[in-house]
Amino acid sequence: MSLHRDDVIDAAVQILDDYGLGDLSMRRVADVLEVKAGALYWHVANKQTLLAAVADRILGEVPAVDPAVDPGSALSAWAHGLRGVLLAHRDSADLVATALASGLCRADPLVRLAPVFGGAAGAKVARWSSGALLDLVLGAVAREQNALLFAQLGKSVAADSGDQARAFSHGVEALVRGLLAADLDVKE
Amino acid sequence: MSLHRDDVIDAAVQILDDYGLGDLSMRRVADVLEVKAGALYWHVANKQTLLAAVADRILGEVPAVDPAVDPGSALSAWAHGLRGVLLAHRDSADLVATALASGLCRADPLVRLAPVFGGAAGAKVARWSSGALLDLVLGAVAREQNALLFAQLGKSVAADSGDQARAFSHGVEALVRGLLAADLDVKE
DNA sequence: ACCTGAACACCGTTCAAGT
DNA sequence: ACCTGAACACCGTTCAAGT
Repeated sequence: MSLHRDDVIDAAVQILDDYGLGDLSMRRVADVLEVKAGALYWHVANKQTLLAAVADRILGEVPAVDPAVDPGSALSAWAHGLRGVLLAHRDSADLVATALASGLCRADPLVRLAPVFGGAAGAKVARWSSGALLDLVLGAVAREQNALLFAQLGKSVAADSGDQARAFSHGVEALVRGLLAADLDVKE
Repeated sequence: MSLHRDDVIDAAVQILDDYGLGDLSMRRVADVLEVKAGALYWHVANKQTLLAAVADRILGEVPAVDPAVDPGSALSAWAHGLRGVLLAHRDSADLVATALASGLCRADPLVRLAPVFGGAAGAKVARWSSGALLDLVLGAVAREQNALLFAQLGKSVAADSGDQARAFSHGVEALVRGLLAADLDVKE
């Protein structure tokens, strides 16, 4: 039985979860699959593409926005859901952020998010709002994960995880509130 | 005349500005200084420390918060100021974000920012608010810069820079508004 | 005090050659 | 179709040895 693209992505996710982004090299992925590094390039164009596929895997785990609740709750629940998934995969915030920017991801979180803001302020503003929420979540979780990374290296003290969660909530609630208020301004 | 620590940082900033983070290697820095790579380790502990020093350089260019204006304007002006400085140094948002998380930076943007939120909601909440604003700015500019990076590689289309500025403003105004409103809630 | 030379253990990627 | 072997042009870091 020969290797398939999904096996390569599986192995990459496994290394990411167990050892972090710094150890996620093509050679390490090849080792896990008991194959030589060059073989990977039959299944994957390059490392960048592989990382985008990993990002797609991770983004696929994010719970969809709930259309049954009010916009404020739906957006905040989505943000917390995304944070949860990111925290489950080491260094994933950085990875997802750059993968999304690369344009190589299939997933686009904004298409699910923008409709929640309604068409009141226009589709463009809805995308801006979604983008801001995504930026805040990725930025905040990236900081949490990087701090964790350096804490494990003994370079600094680990922050209290309850405090980090409260700080995250604080920022997300404020942004969601401000974004929805801005939308109301435009509607009038 | 022998090399000094500042010369090493200068060279690093120059490479960052001219060629980006991907080309910022110890060997390239050494080349610019017409010296062998090993020599750098006399002036700098390692690459991580050098990157933190570069981040400090960049953060030093950020205009201080203006205490004369109202909090909302001061915070939004600071955010735009930070964005301007980051955009002037290629890939700097990513670099600054990880450098800050490493705990190796001397600069701490939050100490200047937290007082603007006032003690109304407590010092801890003020730090959370400052952190959220910093996360949003770093996240948003990182996305802009990464998109630019991949656009230059011909992988995707470059976004309109006016639109990016408006999107940034939209997010920042909303967050600032929401954070200040949350502070008021606590004060009552 | 400050730098070179040379090594060590790595990278991503390519590609002829094998099966 | 799928993989190996071997190479190419790189990395960060260390450290004896030079001046």
